[in-house]
Amino acid sequence: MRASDRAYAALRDDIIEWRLRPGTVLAEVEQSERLGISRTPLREALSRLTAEGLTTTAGGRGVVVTDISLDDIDELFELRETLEGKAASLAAERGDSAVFLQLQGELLQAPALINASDPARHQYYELVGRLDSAIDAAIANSYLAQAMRSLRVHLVRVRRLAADDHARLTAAAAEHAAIAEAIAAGNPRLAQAATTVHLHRSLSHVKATHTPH
Amino acid sequence: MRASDRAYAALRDDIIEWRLRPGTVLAEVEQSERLGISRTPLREALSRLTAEGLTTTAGGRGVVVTDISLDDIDELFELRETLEGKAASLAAERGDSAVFLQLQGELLQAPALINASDPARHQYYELVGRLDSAIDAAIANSYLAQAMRSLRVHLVRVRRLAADDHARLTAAAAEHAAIAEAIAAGNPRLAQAATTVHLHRSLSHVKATHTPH
DNA sequence: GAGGCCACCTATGTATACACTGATGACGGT
DNA sequence: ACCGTCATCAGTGTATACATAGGTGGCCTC
Repeated sequence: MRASDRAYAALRDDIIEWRLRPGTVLAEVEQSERLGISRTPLREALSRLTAEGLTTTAGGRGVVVTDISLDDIDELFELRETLEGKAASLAAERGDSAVFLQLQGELLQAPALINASDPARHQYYELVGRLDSAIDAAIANSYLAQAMRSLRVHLVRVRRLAADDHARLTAAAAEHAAIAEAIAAGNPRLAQAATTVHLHRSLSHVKATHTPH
Repeated sequence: MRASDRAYAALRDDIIEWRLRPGTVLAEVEQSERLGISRTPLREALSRLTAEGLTTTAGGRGVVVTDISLDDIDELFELRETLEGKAASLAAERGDSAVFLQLQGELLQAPALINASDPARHQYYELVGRLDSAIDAAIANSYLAQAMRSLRVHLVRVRRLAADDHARLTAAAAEHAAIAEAIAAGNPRLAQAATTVHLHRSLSHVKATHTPH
């Protein structure tokens, strides 16, 4: 693996997990020494982060980690509702029913995964990720898929702000199952509506449990 | 201005104007010599182009200019309809009526600009660009605005494929005026519908006059 | 004592040398 | 004659040295 890839992955993780707080300046020499690489691959990593919006160039004085305000979260979910609603609608039109029926079944059993002794809920998030991937594949639109991928980076970052407690995860699993069911049924409007409902509840939960840092 | 910025702008223009055809390999040494800079800033420019989707890394063998097929154009307009429809809707809710009334008036007089002896129709495209900017500002959503900006790069590239003849431009100006009117009237659903109509006609025109290269 | 100017210095922007990987071609063996 | 292997090489990936700009701190002047 290239050094620039490792630097990018490391910095991206540090920002998403809030180990690097908003406003932190990422000086090139400092970070390249910390990661054990030279400035050249680090600069490429910083370029990618800036293109994604996780950092911004502070006018010649290095790049700084961007902040996410409550307003940003509202904007983020506004775009998310637009994109994922359309995606769910298209998936219902173009997707393979069997795939989403299978996912629906697994999502209905997700509470068992959430109860399992896994603090990070890896299995649960992996399952939700598989639903996302299935939708990405079903829509057959690389531009839309790309737009959603670039959004998910920010969403994961926001998710780390909220307390993903047992109750919310169980409810979210049911909402995901409803989306999968609508797609499997080939009902675009229902799929879009189920997505809207899920995202609104998700947003409400984030804003309710948001802990100012 | 930085050398990497100049290289980015030059390459971006060359790709958008189809001077660099799809499939062209952009070797680092070759391009850096052509543009009179060293490899380091050129690499940054190539990274940006790849992030935008104008080029792709061909597995360690340099970056190549991406192609745009007819399927791509369909996907592009599918996403465009989603984003710009939402944007027009939000602009109708949040925008300043006076701004869009003014733009509507100018757009209704656009045929005069199109008739003017300006082969590139600079004034006309500048006016349409002002409408885009006004919508961007009105939606008050930086993430949505960013998503639309990244789309417009590809759209300009597609536009160069179509023959933007006098008749089509005149009709497009009227469609744009209708969008501005709906936004000024504060009617979100009408603004979205007008956008949908405009984009479908635009897509039909592109596909009808598309000249395989 | 306060404000402005100058110098130094730190950090980014650029160039270039070196390393390494992947491909291509030729040559030899079967 | 064809296939496999090895060597060469072209081109990217990385490191580092140099240029330059912007900022900060100190000093001088009013």
